[in-house]
Amino acid sequence: MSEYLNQLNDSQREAVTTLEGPVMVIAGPGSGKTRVLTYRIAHLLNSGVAPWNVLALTFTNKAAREMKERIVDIAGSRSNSLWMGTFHSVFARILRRESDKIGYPSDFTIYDTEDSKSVLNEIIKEMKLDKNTYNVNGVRARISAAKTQLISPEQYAKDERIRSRDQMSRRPYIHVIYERYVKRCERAGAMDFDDLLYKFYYLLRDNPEGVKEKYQAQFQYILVDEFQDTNFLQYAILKMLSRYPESKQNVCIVGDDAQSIYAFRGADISNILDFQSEYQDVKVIKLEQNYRSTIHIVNSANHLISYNKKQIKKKIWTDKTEGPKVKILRALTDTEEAKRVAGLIQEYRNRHYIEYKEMAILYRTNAQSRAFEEHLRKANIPYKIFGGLSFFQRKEVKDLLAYLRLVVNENDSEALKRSINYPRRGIGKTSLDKMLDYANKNEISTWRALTELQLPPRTTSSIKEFVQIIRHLQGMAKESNAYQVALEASKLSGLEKLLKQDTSIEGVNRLQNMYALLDGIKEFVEADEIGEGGEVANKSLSSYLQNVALMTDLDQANNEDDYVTLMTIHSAKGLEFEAIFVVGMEENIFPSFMTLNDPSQIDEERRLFYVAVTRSKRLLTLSHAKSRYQYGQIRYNDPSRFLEELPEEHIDAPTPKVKVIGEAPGKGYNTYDASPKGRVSGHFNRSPRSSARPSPKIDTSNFRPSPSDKIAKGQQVLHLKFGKGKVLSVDGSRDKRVATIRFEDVGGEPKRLMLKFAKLQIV
DNA sequence: TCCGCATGCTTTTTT
DNA sequence: AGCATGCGGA
Repeated sequence: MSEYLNQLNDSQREAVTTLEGPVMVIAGPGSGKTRVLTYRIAHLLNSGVAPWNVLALTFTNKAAREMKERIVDIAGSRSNSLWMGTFHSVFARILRRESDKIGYPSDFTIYDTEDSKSVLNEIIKEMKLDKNTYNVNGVRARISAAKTQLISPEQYAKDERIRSRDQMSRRPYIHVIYERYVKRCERAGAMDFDDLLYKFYYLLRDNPEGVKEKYQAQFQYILVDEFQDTNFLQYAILKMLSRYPESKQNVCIVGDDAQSIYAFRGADISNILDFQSEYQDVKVIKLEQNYRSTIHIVNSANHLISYNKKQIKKKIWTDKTEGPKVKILRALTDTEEAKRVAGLIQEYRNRHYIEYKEMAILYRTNAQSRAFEEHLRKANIPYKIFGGLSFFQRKEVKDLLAYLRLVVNENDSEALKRSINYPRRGIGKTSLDKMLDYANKNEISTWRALTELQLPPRTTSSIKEFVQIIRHLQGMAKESNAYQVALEASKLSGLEKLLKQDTSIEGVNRLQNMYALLDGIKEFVEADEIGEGGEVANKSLSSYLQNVALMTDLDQANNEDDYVTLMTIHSAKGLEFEAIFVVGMEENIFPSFMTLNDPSQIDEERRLFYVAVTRSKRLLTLSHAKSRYQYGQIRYNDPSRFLEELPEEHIDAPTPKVKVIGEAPGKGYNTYDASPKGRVSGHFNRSPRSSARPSPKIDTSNFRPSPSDKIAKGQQVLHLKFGKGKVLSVDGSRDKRVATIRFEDVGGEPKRLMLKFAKLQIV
């Protein structure tokens, strides 16, 4: 029964079995975090807790799905009644159920980012504001940030600091836009992603009919995964749900502050840093053993992350001492970088029998994938790029969904705008603008405007036709299932016909995508699942749409095909590979130029690098190019500062070949000198002259490093790579101690070595 | 209404 | 370079 407990180490077991009270699990990379979470939930069930009393929140659907599958394996089908999902999906479900209490229809629409932006554009245009100053993305970000800070439009308008900040960026009218935006969403019966949290918070806070106590009583055990990525609002909800601070709370948060990489979208790292002071008697459990990576990777990661000040103390370690060092690859151009990475991939596969699917190329920005794509294709290496448009964001998919959305919620203004004249039926921009204008003047929904407004006879008859299509489908939705309605919509709307006319490759693809959507709906209808809390899952069109709106990630990954993975570092979080290539290790790229003058953003970039490095089990290659095409021009970037933050003893830096008599000076990357602006110190910028020296002769078999705490000023020491040297000084404290050592055989400045990592033998 | 060209702007991304 | 957006002309 509790066989699973034996599969855990001591701290893991403690995290799994400490069921009562607040628990904070700091889970280093590869430390078995998912295992702990799943076993903990299984353990709760085995300890007699009812599944519907457990709430487990994740950030992605994928994470929730995978965890659920694993729990079902251990604890059986009752796990289906757990409340488990993303913050958004769980709260959307509750909001739907309690919709009458917040004045929303239960079939409310969820606006995705595109919808939100479209609403905002409409407002900005109508207010005749300059769309460059009031750039939609910026405005949306401000509004989203406001909601995340629980600032209503009224508060926003009153808040001096916020207003003066907008004033400074010459956008004094954002508060007006915000107010109108909220009104418009309400009129459309729509919530954006932030609203799912925002409105849920206010539902609890305003507590109509005691809903707050209802859900507090319901969710007796709460778990939150990836807690370092929660924002202020999510934390506020968590505190409210867990009855904080009135009583004892059974909250278990799991995360790693060192892997917090989503501050740019509101994640607040202080949530995890301050958790201990927010809750009382928090049991802190650290999972510090890394089962994933070799010592070279673990120590490199530890070393680089030590450059970040704000951190929860932990010591990640591994017992895997075998393995190659971290490789640094230096290329002249981006093309050469890609070529050589492709070459290494071939070599790993042919000589070391590593499968393609065990290798990944990680980059900072999606745009970097191009060169690699090209060269992988040339080298006949199968690959798959992740990221970019998801299935549900494709135009043809959204087009059909717009009809379905309108069927479920006719007030959905964005769906109406999208579908009314696509396929074309002669309702042009002018007519649409009139409708929107009328709707906004009279504060009614666009749909109502369309039925009330007098327009030229021709337009009127087109509108009538359109209304009839929607009405017909609405009638159908009452008796038929979601699939039947969707199929009918694809025909009646004329979308299928339109797509069939396009016989180009992309056109055929689009049609296939629409069919794939229909298939997906069919699958949804036929699947017989039990939903959260043990309810029989709702198969209506409306519930399908709700699902789909939050279901952006369709995981295309499968285990059958053998291909190299290409993705951004962000999307690699949580994954692991035998071999990792982190490419574009250059200033301006990684760290991104956007972050260069903000130390806290540099810290986030560093955490991102930490995530990248720790994805690797054994092989890690970091590459940079001296020049590359960027924004249509050749740019020269210095090697990333992060490369200098790696411990030398775990690195294989590219040093020019040792000169053989008679051989011409090396060519290609081996002649690459530090660029003129290059930094002075650091292993990879060493001048060719000094690094070309023969390495100091040390008898490695007799080398016995002394304990780092014994190293002191004035000692003569030996280092495997640098040879004999004298300790000039030691500064810093505890595991941050750094020794300054002058090595006899290595010219130039004395070296500064982190004692925690440097292997030195006292002579 | 629609198409085509000019212009401008480039991080990361989940829900 | 590539993409999205916007404006102007047919």
